[in-house]
Amino acid sequence: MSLRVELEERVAAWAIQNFPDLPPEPWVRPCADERHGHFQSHLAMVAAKATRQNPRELANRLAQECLPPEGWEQPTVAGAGFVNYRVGAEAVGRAVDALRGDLRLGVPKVSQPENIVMDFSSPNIAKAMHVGHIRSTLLGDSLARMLQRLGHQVTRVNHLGDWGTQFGKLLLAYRAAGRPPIEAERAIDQLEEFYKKGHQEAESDPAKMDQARAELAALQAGDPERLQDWRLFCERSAEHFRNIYERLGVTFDSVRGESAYHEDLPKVVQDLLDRNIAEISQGAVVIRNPAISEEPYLIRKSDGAFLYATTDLAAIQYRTKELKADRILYVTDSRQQLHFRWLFDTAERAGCQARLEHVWFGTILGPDRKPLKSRDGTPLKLIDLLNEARERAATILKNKRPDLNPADLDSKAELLGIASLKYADQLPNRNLDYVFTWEKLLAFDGNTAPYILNAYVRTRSILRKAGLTQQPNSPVKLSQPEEEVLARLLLRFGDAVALAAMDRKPHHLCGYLYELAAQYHRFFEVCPVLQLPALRDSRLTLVGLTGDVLKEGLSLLGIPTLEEM
RNA sequence: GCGCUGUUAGCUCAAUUGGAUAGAGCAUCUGACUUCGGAUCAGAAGGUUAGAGGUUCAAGUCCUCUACGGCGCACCA
Repeated sequence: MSLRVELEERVAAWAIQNFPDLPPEPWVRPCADERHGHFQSHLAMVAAKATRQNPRELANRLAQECLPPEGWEQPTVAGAGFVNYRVGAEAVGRAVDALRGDLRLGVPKVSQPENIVMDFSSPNIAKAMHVGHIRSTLLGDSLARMLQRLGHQVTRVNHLGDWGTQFGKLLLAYRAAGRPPIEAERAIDQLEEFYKKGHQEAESDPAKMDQARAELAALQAGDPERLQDWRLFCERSAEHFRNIYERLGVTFDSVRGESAYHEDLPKVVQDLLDRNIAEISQGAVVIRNPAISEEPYLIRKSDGAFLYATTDLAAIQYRTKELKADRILYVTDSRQQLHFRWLFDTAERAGCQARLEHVWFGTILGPDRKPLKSRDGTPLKLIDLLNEARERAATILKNKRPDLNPADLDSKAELLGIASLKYADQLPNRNLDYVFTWEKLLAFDGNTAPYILNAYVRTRSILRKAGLTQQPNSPVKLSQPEEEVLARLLLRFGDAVALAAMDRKPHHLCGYLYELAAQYHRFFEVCPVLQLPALRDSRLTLVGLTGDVLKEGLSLLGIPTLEEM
């Protein structure tokens, strides 16, 4: 249990006893400025306002009546009515001793675990994954890891775009070319070329457009030859996705494309019509809700075709009924906010019990603050991004480690490059628009993955030098201020993970890990570990724990560690 | 036009959700190794939190207005 929670329980109990009407909130927080103390409570000021009492008097009462745990200093009152708390070194040492026996490293377990379906990544068949997919993929993966760690049952779903109108145009060009074999090596490039050709033809020639529509209709009606082609496209695309997910270390429990819901769509629409939730307007089926927008929400086109919205409604039914979802999280960019408002509103009106949440993130922009394109005007391919990350890491590695053999260099470059990319992507608050630059995404200095990995490597190096065969596990004595700060930071890990998961914002965890790594480097400068026999076991234990927390924290961000750099 | 969202140091971002003197990195400048990995550390400089008003013991955070961005608004996904 974190020091904060330990104190929180006491203060909260005092609050309930004396001010039962106050809405619950965290009454204990870390001090922004440690000169005031380690933790502070603003309870007295809130209670004073609610009951029209003097805040300083209430603060004095709180300080005197509500005693902190053993080993803490007597709380003091300051400012308008803050109560400040300070933990003694021995109490911190005891808490760290408890932490080293805790396999969860202080990460709490939720009291009510839920079945959570995470819908993220969702690339389109027959198209290369591009930068636009990276945030959804990484954010979804990290959140899934954190929620799982907190005790939830998480089902990771990749909702592939495998059934849209693009297949009419693709089939048109592919069949016109005589259905050539799709080579595994350059499958995606080939498919993109066919799509481009079909698209250009259909846009410039109405007759071709009609043909494309007919191709799609034939596919959706189940024509064997076209189904065979479509399956080939899916298979080849899946290989491309698999390659990228493998390099990113991202996995899914269910890969279920839009096509899987094809047969459910008429029922979904009919059901909404029968229950007067949907209505027919200008030949299309729509849903209205002036509270959301003047324009209605379209679930069936006037030509009878279904839409993205219809598929999503069917997917909600599948996920609540078959996957038993208590909660569904959608990780997509901000442009889809309106769509999800409509989707959630419609699902709720139709009786959906699961909690529905849109975890949105800002759009990726180029340096000119316009949506990012590569030089030829197409979106920047994810595969090129990953390769560039590896190349940049390799260049730096060759410089720093000329002794490495080529195989080691390759594997380290791959790990460091992708780690940098992942960390940089998750460092900013997800709600912000994202200005893409190579320099930022693949930086190796400052608040970056290599900085944190270097701290981890330094912990491993010391343990190796100590000749330990197993994790050090001795009582911790804190003799230097740098040790004490480090120890208190270790005890905050659980709070950091819980905050990031509850807020659906991994950047909170990035901030914590950076702070921890920085503090470890400071500790490293002034606290010799192996040289002082009296402190050796205690410090080795602290070093080991720091390594454990760094490793666990990085792994929750989807970043693997390495033993030496 | 309506709606969503944003504006914090030269640049890129934090700020535990209303708490005390707004913090980091990059870039700039100055220092520290015969040492457990220098991919490190210590320090300097850099701010009217877009602007104005309001609520509050307390506002970067909440409310109102203004300015300037980004995005979305019926047959794409």
